[in-house]
Amino acid sequence: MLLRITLPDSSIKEYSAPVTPLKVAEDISPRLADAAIAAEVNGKLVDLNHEITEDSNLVLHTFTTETGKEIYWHSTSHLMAQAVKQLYPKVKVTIGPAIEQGFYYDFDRDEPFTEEELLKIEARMKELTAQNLPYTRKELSKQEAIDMFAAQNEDYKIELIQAIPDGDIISTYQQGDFIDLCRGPHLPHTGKIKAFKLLKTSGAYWRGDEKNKMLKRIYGISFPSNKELTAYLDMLEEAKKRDHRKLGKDLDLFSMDDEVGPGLVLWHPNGAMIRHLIEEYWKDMHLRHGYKFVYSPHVGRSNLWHTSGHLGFYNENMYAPMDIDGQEYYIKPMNCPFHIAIYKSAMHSYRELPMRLAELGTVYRYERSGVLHGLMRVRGFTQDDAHIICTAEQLPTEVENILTFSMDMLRHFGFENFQIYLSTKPEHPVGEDKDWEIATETLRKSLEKLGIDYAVDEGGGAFYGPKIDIKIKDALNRAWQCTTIQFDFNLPTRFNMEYIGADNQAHRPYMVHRAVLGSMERFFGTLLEYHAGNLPLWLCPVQVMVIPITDAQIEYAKELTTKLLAQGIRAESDMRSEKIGYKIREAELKKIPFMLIIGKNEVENDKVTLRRHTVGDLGSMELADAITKIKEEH
RNA sequence: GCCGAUGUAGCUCAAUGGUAGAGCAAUUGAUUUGUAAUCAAUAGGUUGGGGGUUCGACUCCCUUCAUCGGCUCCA
Repeated sequence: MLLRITLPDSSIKEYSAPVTPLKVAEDISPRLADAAIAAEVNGKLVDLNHEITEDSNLVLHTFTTETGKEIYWHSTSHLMAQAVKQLYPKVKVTIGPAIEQGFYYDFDRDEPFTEEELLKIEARMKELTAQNLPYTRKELSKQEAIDMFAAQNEDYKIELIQAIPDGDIISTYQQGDFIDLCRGPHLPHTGKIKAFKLLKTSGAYWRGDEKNKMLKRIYGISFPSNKELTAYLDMLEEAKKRDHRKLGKDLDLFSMDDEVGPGLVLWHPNGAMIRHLIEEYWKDMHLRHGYKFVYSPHVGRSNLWHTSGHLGFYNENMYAPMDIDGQEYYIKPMNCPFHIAIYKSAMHSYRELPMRLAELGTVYRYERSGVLHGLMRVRGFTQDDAHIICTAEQLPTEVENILTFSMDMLRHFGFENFQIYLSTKPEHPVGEDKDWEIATETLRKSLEKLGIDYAVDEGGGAFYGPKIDIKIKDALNRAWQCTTIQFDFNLPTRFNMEYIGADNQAHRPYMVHRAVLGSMERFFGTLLEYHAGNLPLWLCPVQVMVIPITDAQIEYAKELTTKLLAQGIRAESDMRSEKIGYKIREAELKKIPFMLIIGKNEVENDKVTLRRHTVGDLGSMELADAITKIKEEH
């Protein structure tokens, strides 16, 4: 029987049935067959030795595709589990998926895995790859699967199998003496895994639930060549250099102090200057987009938090109350109740809506000690918060405006790659289904109208409303949520918010929480990492360092500095009696964008020599030309 | 909070049970320099805190705090 197979390049070839993707790959080229990892037949992922028995579309995956990587890493995780089982037979295996970068496997074992043990496991893995053990698939019934893993005493696997709906195909993959429950597909054999490294260990709860037992997790990464592995490890090293915590120290931007307390940020003059510039831009943009600024206190009486409901659903993130004149006050974890109180201080007509109340509001939240992370997750932080109160008709325009406004602002800071999520109704929502539908559709339509790529996080919304989040990645590719646009069906009701409509009746407004940057702290952290500390000129605390070569040019340097300052350029001069090379080195290390080098020649000819950070000497020129060049970068 | 690692001078790091060191930074002096580190001197420490073992602890043990990597949650 003849089959027609459509190949990735859309050409069609005929084969006699059955044929495997591997044979097709070999037919195309030996190199492709060597690189191939798995195949997609009519849209379904299969092993390379899967038998094709009907006319099919075939896509071959190599390590270069996302799917290829996932399969490669997943096979490596099975390999690691095999090595662990051989070395430590009493350890129970649980789950071991591929993740965004690499893979992990969780084991039930009391002792932690030490670094020496990781090396031992790696060595065993190496031996197993040399044996070219094929990964073989076997399908079996639920009971057969349970019996098999019961015989091996792998209770976690049994728990997993029991959760699989009856009638679903249950498959296992076996390489050598190791068998694992797995949907597949997998590499043809272990010899395909050429280069790997076990990176770190950690604890992880069974099924991510802290009520469950804590397992021991091993993370690793693998590649089809040593070259790629080395490149990856180098990349990790490189990423460390742009860690915002390191940059914060090197550039003297911020610190945290044991005595002050964990998760509480001290902004040094340089960092504070950058923050000031961010805030200045932020305020300007908000005024241009019809926001009104408000200020609110840092504490509020317990009644407020009872009304808002925070004492119920947000209690574990709030700090203990303080007693003032026999009344309980709480430090604020959110700004919303205050903004609502401002709204409620008067009656409002539909003519006043939409009302956009904005504040750089500092909040304090209890975060568990283990989760604090530099500036990215702290206990005291300033949100660039705003609440938009509007009618149903105004919703689409408001949401679109927030989206374009947010992305414009993020782009102004140099960000270009965002991950955008639409999170929909969770399991126990408050509010009317109708409102959820309107709000979710509004969000979805806005995204689509603006042609924004997004992913849907089904059921990932807050209990009080659906939301859109924009995440930005840090140096290590970890995504951090910055922008968030959240509907709220809870607080307007709890606070009984109203406006008087054209019909002279009271109506409940819609309320949207939104933060563009998220928090000053987190945004600052991602900004630093994104630019590796080389901030855009408009954000640099010192834009120009004037460097006299000898003491003889000090007067001229002072003059130049004054002239630059008068032009609105942030300039300083380095008048220490150090050699020019030293002063340049220091300015370069501080990542100051421009240097004006002043020597005897410059003074005599009334010129300056300009140097650009990371670029080098730009030559001698009139001060006016230098200023033009500097301003061009703005 | 849980699992693990780490904590020595302002910073980066030495010192594996026997007198806590180096480089940079700081201070003082000399030097007046042409595009990424001039030289010298001085000062700087309850080795995160507390407790224990020991003749003797940075080193070993307990405890506590903090940081780092994860788990969970979120700006």
